[in-house]
Amino acid sequence: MDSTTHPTPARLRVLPSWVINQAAIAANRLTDRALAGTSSRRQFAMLSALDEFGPSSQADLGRCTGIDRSDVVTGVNAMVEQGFLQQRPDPADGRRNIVTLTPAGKDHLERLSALIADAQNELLRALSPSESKMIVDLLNRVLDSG
Amino acid sequence: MDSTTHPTPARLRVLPSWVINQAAIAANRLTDRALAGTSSRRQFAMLSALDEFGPSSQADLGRCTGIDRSDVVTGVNAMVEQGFLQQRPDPADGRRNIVTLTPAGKDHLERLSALIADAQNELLRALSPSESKMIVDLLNRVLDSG
DNA sequence: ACCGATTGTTGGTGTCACCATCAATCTTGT
DNA sequence: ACAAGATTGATGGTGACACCAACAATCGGT
Repeated sequence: MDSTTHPTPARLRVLPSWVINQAAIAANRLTDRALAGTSSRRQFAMLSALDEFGPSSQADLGRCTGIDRSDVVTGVNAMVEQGFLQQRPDPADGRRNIVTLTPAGKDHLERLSALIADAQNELLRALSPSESKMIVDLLNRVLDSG
Repeated sequence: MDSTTHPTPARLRVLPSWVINQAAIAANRLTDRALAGTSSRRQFAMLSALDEFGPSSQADLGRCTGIDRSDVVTGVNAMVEQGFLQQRPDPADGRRNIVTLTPAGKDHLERLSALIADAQNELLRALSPSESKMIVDLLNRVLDSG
């Protein structure tokens, strides 16, 4: 094998799960670098959900973002401490905490959104807009089938 | 928010890096379960490379599979102990170990390949064959651009 | 009132990608 | 030939992540 070239084995290049995983590694590396020093990807997902759906319990927050309840706790605590979220007990259900996005949290979300948008462009710079859309649509169908 | 439904925020469903990552989570979960008790995904990748390219140094093995040198060490050690790989010093370069796939390793690779193939079908059961191919092709272009 | 399910929370597990460092060895530029 | 720099295998470590088990408190249905 030539040390200067690094061809990928055909078995892997043709394997959907491998290709998807490698793409995720690249995507996460780019977004993590874009978000460095601000927030985590998980926190961005939670902010997005609260912005779109309004105040929510932590369990619902976890369900719609695919994040485990226990991991939601960590993220919520951190963002409450940063002033991005407000946490109050649900008067109608003693088990739940209702989590609300604060104005500072909304501002933060928009900041993160801009940083992440740049990362998307870099990630998909080999694809046309319609190809990018196609990838997103196809993968969403994969996700909906699971 | 309705507790019984879990819609994904539009900000996330439209975000390539998020969709790709969620697909990778599903893909890895399926392949890890399929491979449970046999080998890791990393080891499968190394076996694939050795099968296709023949004997190789550990550094080259890592380069063509995208695995860090330090992680290659762990995988190689495990598979040498299992009899799937043979490790000998490179007579032409005192720094290198040359790693070779044994017949038992080749058999093992084919076993793993069958297990992984099943996982692919489950992962992509919502897509037609041509759509599956399209996703793989598009993602490979993304990977080649990085 | 009881039973099962749900909620927030704690703690923990294993994997993964990645980094820094090291001694040994090779390659190069002069 | 020799110094300087790069490469190799290897060790150890880090942080993020996905996931799981358990718990007390609380709710819902019957």
